[in-house]
Amino acid sequence: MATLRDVAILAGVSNKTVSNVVNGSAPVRPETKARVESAIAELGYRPNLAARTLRAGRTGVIGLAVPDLSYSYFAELASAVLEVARDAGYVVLIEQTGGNRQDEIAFLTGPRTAMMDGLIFSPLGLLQEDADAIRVPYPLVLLGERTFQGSADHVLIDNVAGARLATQRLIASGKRRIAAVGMHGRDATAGLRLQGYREALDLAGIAFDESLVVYQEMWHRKEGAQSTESLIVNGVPFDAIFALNDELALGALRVLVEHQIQVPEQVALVGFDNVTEGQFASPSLSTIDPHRSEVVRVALGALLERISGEFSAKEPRSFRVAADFVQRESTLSLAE
Amino acid sequence: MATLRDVAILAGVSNKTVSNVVNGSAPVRPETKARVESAIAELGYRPNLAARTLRAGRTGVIGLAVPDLSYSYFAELASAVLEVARDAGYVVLIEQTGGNRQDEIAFLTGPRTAMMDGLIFSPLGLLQEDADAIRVPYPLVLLGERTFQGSADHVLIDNVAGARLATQRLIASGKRRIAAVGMHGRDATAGLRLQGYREALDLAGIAFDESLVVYQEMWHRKEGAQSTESLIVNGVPFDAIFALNDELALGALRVLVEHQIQVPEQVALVGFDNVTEGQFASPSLSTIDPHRSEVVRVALGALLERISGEFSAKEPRSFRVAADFVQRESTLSLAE
DNA sequence: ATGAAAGCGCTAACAC
DNA sequence: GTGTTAGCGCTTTCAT
Repeated sequence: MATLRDVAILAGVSNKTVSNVVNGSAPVRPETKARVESAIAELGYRPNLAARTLRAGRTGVIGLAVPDLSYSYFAELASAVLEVARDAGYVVLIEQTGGNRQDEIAFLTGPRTAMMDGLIFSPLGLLQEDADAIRVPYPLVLLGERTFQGSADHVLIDNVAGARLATQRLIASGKRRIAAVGMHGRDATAGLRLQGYREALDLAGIAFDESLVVYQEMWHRKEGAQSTESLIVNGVPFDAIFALNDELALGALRVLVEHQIQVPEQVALVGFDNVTEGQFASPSLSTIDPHRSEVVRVALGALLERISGEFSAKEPRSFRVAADFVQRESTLSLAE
Repeated sequence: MATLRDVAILAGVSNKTVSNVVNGSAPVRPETKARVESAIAELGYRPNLAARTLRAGRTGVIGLAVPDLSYSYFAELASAVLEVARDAGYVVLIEQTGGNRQDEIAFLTGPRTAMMDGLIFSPLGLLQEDADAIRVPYPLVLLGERTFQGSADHVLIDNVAGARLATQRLIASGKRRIAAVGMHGRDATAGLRLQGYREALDLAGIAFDESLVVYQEMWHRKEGAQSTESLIVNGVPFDAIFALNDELALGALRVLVEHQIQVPEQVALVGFDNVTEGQFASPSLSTIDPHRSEVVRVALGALLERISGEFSAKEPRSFRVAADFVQRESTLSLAE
C-alpha cells in the first residue's frame, strides 16, 4: 500500500504538500497540484484512516446498538440512521445487543465501542438502577422511554400518549372489551403502553378488566398469534385488540382471520410502530406512528452536537417526539 | 483520556509491561499485574484503537453493503452477518448503496471503505462490464448471482434452480397459467429467476405466454400489488403467481384477498427469499428458501480467509448455495 | 507556497 | 519478566 510519503517522493514534493492537496487544507500551485494528483493516481494511494484518526482524535464512526435487526421496527430505524449519518459524513457501526441487560451493560464499556465517536443506543433490558452503566466515556444518546438520572441525552418516544390514543380510537368506534396484548415487566415500554391503555379506559369510564391483558415476554408475530389464540380458547369475550407493537398485531391478525372473525366489525385491531408491512396486511393495520424519522433526526442531531462539543453541558437533555394515530382497515373509521 | 503511558507511570512500570497485561502477550508477575490493573481501573484507561490499528495494519471492521436495509430480506441478512462477524471478533459497518450502479461503484473505492478490513457486498445495479470497479485494494466477497471475470470471490444464490423449483411445484399442483411478477432488466437476478420459470414451463411442455409476465423495476409489496391489479384489470386469465421475491408476493396476496380470490384454490402463490413475514400472512406464503444463514456463513468464511491471508490465490472463488422450496398455505399441498 | 520535524498511542524487536 | 526504543502514516506547527 502506497503511503503519503511515497506520493511525495514520486511527485518530488514534501509530505505537507501532498497533505494539502488531499485535504485542501492550504492552497497549492496548480502545476504542483497536478503533479501530486497524477502521483496519487499512479500509486493508487488511499489515505490511511488509522493514522489520520490517531492524529485527529476522531474516527468518523458512530455506533447504533439495537436489540435485534431482524425486527422490522429496528431495521427501519437503522435504515433511517444510516441515511442521516451519511449526510453528516459519518459511517455507522451496528450492534445487536439481544436486548438483555447483561449484554447491554457489557457492550457499553466493552472494546466494541472503542472506535465510536458516539453511540445511539436503544436499550431494552437496562433497568433504572443501571444508571451507572450508562456513564460512559463517549457521547451517548438513548432511544426510548427510560429516564435515567443525570447521565445521557435521550429521545423519548411518547408511549403513554400513543397507547392512550390507540385505545381511545377503539373506544370511539364503539368497542368496549379491548384486549391488551404483550404486557410484561421486562422493560419499561410495555408498562408505559399499558398505562396509556388504562388511562383511555378510565377517561371513558370503562372498568379495567385484568382478564383482557395478555402477558408476553417477546413481541414477535408468534406471540401475537399465541395471545389471540389463548383469548379465544379461554372464551374471553373481546371486541378489539390493542397490540403493544405491530408485530404482535400482525400475529394476532393471522389468528383472527384463521378463525374467520371479521376485522374490524367483530374485532378491531390496532398496533404500535407503523412498520411498512402493516400497510399490506389484509385488512391493513391501524397503528400508532412514533415518527421514526423524526426520532432519528433528533437523536443524531443531539449526538453530533455532543461529539463536536457544540453542546457540552453536563446535564443530559430529553427530547420528546409525539406519536399519532394512523387509520387503516383494521379499525372502524369514525364518521366525521 | 488516559494513555498507556499514564498507566505505566502510575503503576511504576514500563509501557511494555502495561501492554503485556492488556494483551496477555507475555507473562507478567501477579503482583505487577495487579498494580497495573488497579492503575487501569483508577484512570479509566481504554486502549486507543486507532493507534493499535496503525501498528497492526488491521482494524477489526468488516463492511456490509446492501441496497436498502428496510427490505426484510436485507435486514435479515444483515442480522445474520452481525451475528457471525461478532463470533469472529469483528464489528460491522453497514452501508446502504441504494442499489444503483453509480453509487455502488463510487462506494467501492470511496473513503467510506477506508477502514474496512474487508467487505461483503450485495450489488444490484452493477453490470457485467463493471468488472474493473470491483478490483479493489481490499478483500471483497460478492453476494448474488453475478460472475464477474477474475476479480472477487462470490457466493452464488441459486436463482435459476430455485425459480424452476417454485414453478414446478405450481405445475405439479395442476396450475397451468402461471404469472411471473417482477421481471426487469435492471439487474441479473430478475432475469435468472425468469429463466428458471421458463425452464420449468418447458420441461412440462407448457407454452411460454408473454402476457403472463409482469414487469416491475422495484420489488416492494407495492409493486406486487400493482402487478396483480393489472393482471386482473387486463382480464389476463391466470391460476397462479410466481413472484420474483417475497415482498412482491405479499403485495400480490393483499390484492388477491381484496378481490376475494381464493388462495390457493383459484390462484396459488409462491415467493422467493423466505422472509419471516411470509409465515404469518393469511394464507401463509410458500416460498423458496435461499438459505440465508448458509450464504452468510460461507461469505464471511471466505472473507476472513482472505483477510488473514490464509487463502491468497489470485483467482476468485465461487461458492454455490442451494435453494429449496418451503410449502405453506399459498400453494396446494401435493398428495404424497 | 512549500519543507522539516515532532508527535498522536500503541506494539514489537531487542536488550537486560 | 521487564525496560528501551523505533516507527506505523498522518497532520501540524514552525521555518523558509
